[in-house]
Amino acid sequence: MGVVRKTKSVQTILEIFNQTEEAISVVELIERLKSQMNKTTIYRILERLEEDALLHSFLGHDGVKWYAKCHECSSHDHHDVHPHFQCVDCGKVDCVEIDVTIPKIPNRQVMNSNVLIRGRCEECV
Amino acid sequence: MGVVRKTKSVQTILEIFNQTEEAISVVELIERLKSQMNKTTIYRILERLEEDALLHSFLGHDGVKWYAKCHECSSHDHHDVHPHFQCVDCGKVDCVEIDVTIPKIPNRQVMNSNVLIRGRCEECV
DNA sequence: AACCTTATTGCAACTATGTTGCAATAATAG
DNA sequence: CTATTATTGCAACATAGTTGCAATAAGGTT
Ligand SMILES: [Mn+2]
Ligand SMILES: [Mn+2]
Ligand SMILES: [Zn+2]
Ligand SMILES: [Zn+2]
Repeated sequence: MGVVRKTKSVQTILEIFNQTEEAISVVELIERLKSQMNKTTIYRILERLEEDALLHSFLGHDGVKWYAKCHECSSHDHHDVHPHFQCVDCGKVDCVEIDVTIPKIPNRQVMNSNVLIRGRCEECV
Repeated sequence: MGVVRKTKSVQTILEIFNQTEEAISVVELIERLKSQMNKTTIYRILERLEEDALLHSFLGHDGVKWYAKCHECSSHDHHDVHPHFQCVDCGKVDCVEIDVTIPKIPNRQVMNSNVLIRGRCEECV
């Protein structure tokens, strides 16, 4: 159903994502907000913000969930499908707006793809 | 250290991977072998077989670990870096030997990338 | 074949991420 | 201000994966 009521918790989380271009892992968010709200609340708010296409999510290399701001999405056109880049040195993750084209695969119908790139970010290079 | 002793358990797991070209999730393997060996043993054998470059691993869309046979790898040249394809209908996962080129990203040093493709497999198309 | 060394295994307990049910709380419409 | 119900906190649960340690068994040596 998405976010209906602009509660204090929703605002707090939205502000955090508006203050950075980086992706934030749920683990990091729980740690950062543990004195202010319950982890269940965090999971649920993130879910609702993704439904509203204000955030999008993906899995990092260790399988934990990350979220980042959406830019060109609306709730009925929610296709923030771009690669994500994780720095092996500082751990920072961000969205990269490059086009990775998946070639046709014989006899198979490609629907979408997740690309997770590892390397060194601008600050760690 | 890799596999040193060819135990019954190691042989069982190797046979399973040699009977198919498909990837197998650890979850599936634990289920299939639960009457024959402990899950800890399974995790540890898979780890050692990966060290030996007989298997390689990656994460599926839900974050669980999958393993598949290596083809052109040796323990000091273990770069089974190809995309993996997960069928949204039957759940089957396999290695696809296509080249997905990651374009250069300004100011960033790309080291490697994981590509997970979703779609319908030959049997489900 | 019996023996020794130590890699491997099973088990139980633990960690971590994520989910669920339900009662209490608080946004907001009227 | 009041009523409705979306949202929250909490505790309990689910599942994937890890760890320490004692028991077992490969496989080399005598
Ligand atoms: Mn993104
Ligand atoms: Mn593969
Ligand atoms: Zn960095
Ligand atoms: Zn299929």
